[in-house]
Amino acid sequence: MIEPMPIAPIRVFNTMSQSKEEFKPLRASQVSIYVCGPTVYDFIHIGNARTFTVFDTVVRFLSFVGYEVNYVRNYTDVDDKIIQAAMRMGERPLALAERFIEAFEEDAAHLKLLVPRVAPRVSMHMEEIIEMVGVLEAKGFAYASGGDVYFSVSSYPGYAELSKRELKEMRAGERIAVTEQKREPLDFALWKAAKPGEPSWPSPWGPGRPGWHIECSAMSAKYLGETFDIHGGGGDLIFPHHENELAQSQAASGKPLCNYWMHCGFLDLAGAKMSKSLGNTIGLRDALSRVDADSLRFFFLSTHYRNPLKFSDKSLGDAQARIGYFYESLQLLETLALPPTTEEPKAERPYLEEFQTAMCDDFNTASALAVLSELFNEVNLLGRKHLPHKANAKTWARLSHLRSQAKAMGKILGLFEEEPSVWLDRRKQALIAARKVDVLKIEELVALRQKAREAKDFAQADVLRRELGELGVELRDTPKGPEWKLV
RNA sequence: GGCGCCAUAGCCAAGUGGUAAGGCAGAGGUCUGCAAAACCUUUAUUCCCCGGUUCGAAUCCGGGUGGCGCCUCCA
Repeated sequence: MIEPMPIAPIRVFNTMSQSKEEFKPLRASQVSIYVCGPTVYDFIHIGNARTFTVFDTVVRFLSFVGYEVNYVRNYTDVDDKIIQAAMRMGERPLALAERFIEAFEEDAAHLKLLVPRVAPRVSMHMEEIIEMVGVLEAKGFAYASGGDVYFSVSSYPGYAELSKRELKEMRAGERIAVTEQKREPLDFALWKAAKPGEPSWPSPWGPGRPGWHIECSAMSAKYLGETFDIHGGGGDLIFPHHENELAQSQAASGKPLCNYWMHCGFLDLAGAKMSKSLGNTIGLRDALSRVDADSLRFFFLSTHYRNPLKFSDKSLGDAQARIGYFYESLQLLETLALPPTTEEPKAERPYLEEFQTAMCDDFNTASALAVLSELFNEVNLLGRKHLPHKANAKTWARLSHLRSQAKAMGKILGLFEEEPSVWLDRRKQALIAARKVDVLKIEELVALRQKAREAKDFAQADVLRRELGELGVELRDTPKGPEWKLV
């Protein structure tokens, strides 16, 4: 296999070092990446969706430059919240989890998220989890206590190196649960003794279930090895989840867990982080009923992944308008029926290179999107100005080249998978349905106006257009006749 | 109380030492019967404030001010 040759060294901001580092995978042509997936007790919200879209784009880019990407994203299907939700619903916890896994996979498909190579579930890895807890106990990093097993934080010297906390400054007892079973407040559960009515699995410590963090340690080790390249997740997982995962894994294996920690910024709503506990969430399904996947992805990628992103209807609308412009431009390229060309225009702006350069700099999608905009500007400039007969061979070649570059960028961003006409028509139909407009009436008025125009009765034509305007209809006269759309 | 992030035009948003990308909105123009779309031009002598380092700072350092996050489940 040929080694990947990105246009520039890929630089990744590593949470551990708090700085951008040159990305050097463990193996020359392969990247291993583990992303913490959803806890499946509910539908996901768009904050979750942002994180998954960001890492999806990272995987797409690494694949694009030639890496074989070993992408693992788990499902947490054994968890306190799942048990609580199941009790409320009068459902078996694992059945409830199964339902939400299915819902997630539907949503992920709608959002055009790549399917990870492995999407492991906690419930199917009890053996590995129990084994790892056993290793930690044997090595003296963990202790059993009343059917529970705890990780002893003081036994692990590097604790809090990821989240950069002063252990003594953490307010033990105030915000960290102190229980009878724990030796020290910061110790956390690796294994929890079964309570009546809860799902449990047999173990050397009695029936119980895993603590939250151990699953990721066990499953990443199984599918990616003791050390892998990138570990990703939302920024709220840094503490305690990733800190604990790191301590467990490294204590168990004696090796580094991963070389790069990547964390996605939050999606804010009305000045506050969107979270289930605050109750200020917007569901992914809700968002996807308002705009299509391309628009939502564009919105997510419009700022750098580490920055907070403010949600607003306006931003979402802006994103959709922009995607609409891109698809109209792509449609223009389709209608030009560009002949195949072997001519490679020289000394023209190399958008794809610039795009890749931006992506190489810690996946700077905001900057990359600017390049995409500039590419489409040239598409419209050439495509419309020279349309159609004035175009010479050089222009055709350039347009053809631009189209392939646009498609390549779209592939990296997860955009433009659809035929432009399909996307544009679907948006039109969606607006028609949402506005409950009478299509027949509109088309009748459009036809009447066209007749008036042909009869040079422009006053009447303008009256009709105003009438249409009041219905939210915008007209566009084209060589092929009038077209209309809702605005 | 501890740790960390952020502050760029009316709005969104790139930019970590070399003289302010991109988008939206606005203004003018080309095109058009008039429009729309598209394209062109234009819109921050300046990057929250005050000091400092430097030939040179939005970018580095110190001090303020303001916003947010994590420390409890959270992507």
